[in-house]
Amino acid sequence: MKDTSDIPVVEEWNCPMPDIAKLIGGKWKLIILQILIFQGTKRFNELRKMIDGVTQTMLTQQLRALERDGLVHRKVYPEVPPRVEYTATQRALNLTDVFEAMHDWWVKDND
Amino acid sequence: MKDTSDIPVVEEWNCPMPDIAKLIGGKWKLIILQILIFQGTKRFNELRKMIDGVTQTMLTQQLRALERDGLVHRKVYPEVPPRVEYTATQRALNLTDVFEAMHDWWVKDND
DNA sequence: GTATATAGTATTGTTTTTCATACTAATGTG
DNA sequence: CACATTAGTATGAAAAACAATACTATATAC
Repeated sequence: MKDTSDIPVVEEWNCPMPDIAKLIGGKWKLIILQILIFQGTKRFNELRKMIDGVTQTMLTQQLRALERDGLVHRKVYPEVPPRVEYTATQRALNLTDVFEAMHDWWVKDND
Repeated sequence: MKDTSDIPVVEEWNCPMPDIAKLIGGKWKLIILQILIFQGTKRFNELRKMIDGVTQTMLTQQLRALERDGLVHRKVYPEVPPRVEYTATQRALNLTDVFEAMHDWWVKDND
């Protein structure tokens, strides 16, 4: 960052993109959210089967991050074997327009 | 089984999210694109000043990736000192709805 | 008693991203 | 000549993301 220290930072608008990227960025979160938003509540292993290539560790980690950020609700049933259900919160459901805009954009020059 | 009838099941599509994430994911691309889309053509150093914390190397790299993916047009003027202008392509301009949806979502529970 | 099922955790290793620093070219200005 | 200017490259190091494997608990079915 030394090589930009001589350049004054223009701070005229508050760009939320870095914050948004923290919430829904990365390799898995968009995929997880899309499933929970458009297909409803899923159990852990259901998600694991639906998401190609994800490891158990990674899925757990991403779900915990989404839960921490209020995008996913986690419900544990005290049973054996364990049952845990994941549901999109209202905040996540509000992302529907974003997903649809992305989809439309993708379709526009890929179909 | 959990009742999920309150969740809007819109439409089931073939998940393009991993591909979309490759194009506009990461720490910098959304920021760069937003500037070029909403504020028009910028020179390299203008972008550098506007994007807080980005290094020269990183900015070059991200711009090259965006160019390769047809989201940014790069115009080099054969002058010394160098002048290079970056412009959002039509494909990038088509992302306007995505950005607006993201912005609206962000505003909804952060303002 | 053995196997199976589920949703994890712990640990270690690899791969990908990101950062810091030094360097370049060719011209105009003092 | 010395120096600033712009948009880069090259290189190595550090940090973050991601992956692979082994391990756990316990009720139920066989």
